[in-house]
Parts: sequence; C-alpha cells; structure tokens
Amino acid sequence: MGETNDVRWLDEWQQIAWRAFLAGNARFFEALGAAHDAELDLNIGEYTLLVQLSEQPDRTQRMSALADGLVLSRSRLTHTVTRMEQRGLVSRCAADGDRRGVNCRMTDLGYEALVAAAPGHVRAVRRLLVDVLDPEELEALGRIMSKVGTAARRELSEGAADC
Amino acid sequence: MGETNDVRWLDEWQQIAWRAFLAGNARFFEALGAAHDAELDLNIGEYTLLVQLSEQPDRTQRMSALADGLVLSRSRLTHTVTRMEQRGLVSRCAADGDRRGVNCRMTDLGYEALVAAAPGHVRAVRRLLVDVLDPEELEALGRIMSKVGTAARRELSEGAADC
DNA sequence: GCGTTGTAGTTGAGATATCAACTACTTGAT
DNA sequence: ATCAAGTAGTTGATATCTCAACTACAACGC
Repeated sequence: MGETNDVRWLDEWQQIAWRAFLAGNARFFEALGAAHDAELDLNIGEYTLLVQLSEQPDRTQRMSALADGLVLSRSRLTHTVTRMEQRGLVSRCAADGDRRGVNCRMTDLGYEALVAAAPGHVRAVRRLLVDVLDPEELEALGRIMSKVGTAARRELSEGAADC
Repeated sequence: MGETNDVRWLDEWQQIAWRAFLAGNARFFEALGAAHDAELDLNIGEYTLLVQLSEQPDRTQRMSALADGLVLSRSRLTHTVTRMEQRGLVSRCAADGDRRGVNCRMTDLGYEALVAAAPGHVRAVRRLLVDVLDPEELEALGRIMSKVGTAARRELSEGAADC
C-alpha cells in the first residue's frame, strides 16, 4: 500500500549487534533448558508459571491474567495447564463473579515442586546470566529489553486494532 | 555432590532485570513472528537459514556447520531442511571428501524467496529493535548478549564433556 | 427484554520440536 | 588388517505448539 520500496538496510555494526542478540539468546535458552532437563522436574515454562502463581494471593490467578503475565497465547496456556493439572501441580476452579472465568491455583504439590526446583534454577540463571555480567551490564540489559518489550507490545496491540 | 545447600537468591534489582529480559524477549519474538506471518512467505527460522546459506560460497554449507551456525539441533535442522526441500527452497547433495556428509544448498527459488522477504524482515527488525534503541544501547545489547552467548556455549560444551 | 458484539476459555487437527535409537562412515590404536 | 570409538545425519514416536473454530457467558444499546 503506502509502502515505499526502498529499505534502510542494517549497517555493519547494527548487523553485528543484531546477530549477537539472536545467537546469544538462542544459546542462553538452550543452556538454561539443558540445566532444567538435567537436574529439575520442571521445564522453564512450567517453572515460570509456578513462580507467577506463587506471587498471587491464594496462589491463584485467572487464566487470562496468567497468559498475559507469561506472554503466552490463551491456547498454549490451556494446554500447558491441562498437562500440569494432570501432574497435580495446579488445579482449576471457577472464578467468582464471572462465570466464564477460570482460576488456576497452585497445589501444595506444585509448591513443593517449585521449592525443590528454585535453587537449581536460580543457580543456572546466575551461572548463565547474572554472574556473567557486570552489575551495570545486567541493569542495562534489563532496561534495554524493557524498552524492546514495550515497543513489541505496542505493535502487537496496534496490529490487533487495525482490522 | 559437592554442592552446598545455600543459594544466593537474586536481589530485587537483579530480579527486575532478569524478568525484563524474559518478558522483553518473549514479546519481541512474538511480534517478529507475527510480522513474518503477516507479510512474508518465510518464518524466522527459514529466513535465518537462507541468510546463512546466502553467505556461504556457492550458497552451500554442510548440515553440521549450518546447525552450529543457527544454534539448532541436528535433528531439528534435518526436519526443517526436509520441509524446505519439499518447497524447493533448498536442495541436498553429498559432501565431497566425507561420505557421511551432506551439503545443503540454496536453490534459485530459495534465493528469490529470500530477496522477496528481506525488506519486510529488515523493516520489522528496525521497527522492533534497531530503531527502538539508541545506537549506544543497541551496541551495548550486542556486546552483552555476545558475552552471555559465550558463557552458554562454554557450559554446553563442558556439559557434553563431563560424562 | 432482545439482539449484537466482545471476552474467557477450550478443543482438536495439523504443524513443528524433541528425544532416543539407528545407519553409515571416519579415525585412530594395536 | 581389524576393531573400538567417534562423527554426520536421519528416522520415527512422542510431546508440544499453533491456528481456526467453537461454547458459554458478559456488556452494551435500544
């Protein structure tokens, strides 16, 4: 449509930064996943879900809020929660006030699994990220990725609106 | 084993940085994937694979080198290349010198697909990352993630050796 | 009230990813 | 030469993810 045909390609140094971001990311998550597989009973997604629940009152949160918080599609969350429910880590119950709503609640077993996994997880995050960087670097990474996330979020909600 | 039981939990500010990294990342790749889905015939993985091939002599590279370069498991690369081969984007042929080896080569059709996708891809990368950050920030991100990637790579190869 | 539109969550089919074998070849030691 | 160990790549079963319906309820306008 209103698009012009000329593209501003990336400069050499931008290419380098972009590729370092891509590759570093891939390796980081590969290694973190490997650490979880090796010593923990929860994969990264399951662990993160339980952390999120552990911070809610009554260890309970609406499915939609959980999906937003974890940046997961509704469908993916449904499937994940179904699997975790079968393992007894979480349970579902009706949300009060809105009969469409479903609450997801961390069970005692889920809490035990979280407590058991936490040390290994945190050690891995330190080994692979926090202790690898100087404090200023870690702080900068957080600030930068927060900016990036905000931009992405804006684009995603705009995209949903422009139909 | 020789592990002590006490864990150095993350400080508040470390938590904040780590979570911003996680969430920013998730949102960024979600948005980049959405941009590819919306306007391009190649998803991010396929696009990246073709870029990698386009930079090799004769647009050809050994499967194992390709897997290393893209930070993909051998198995995943095999499946991906099989699908792309069925679409005519790449072709396989025997590597010379090592009869176990297989070369992956980008076809003319693959090249056309890459050329067609490149502008949209680069625009999305700019919109979502490069143009969102100050030059110093982008440069810092590249440097930091390169450090992280190196640490992860070291851990992964150590892990393979310690058996 | 009644219809329209929007939201919450699920479902199932198809696409993709992972994991553990497996084949075929190479390398190096004896 | 022969054998053991390592490397390259594939395979297929299983697990997980995605996408497009679909159900059920809520909210709003009239």
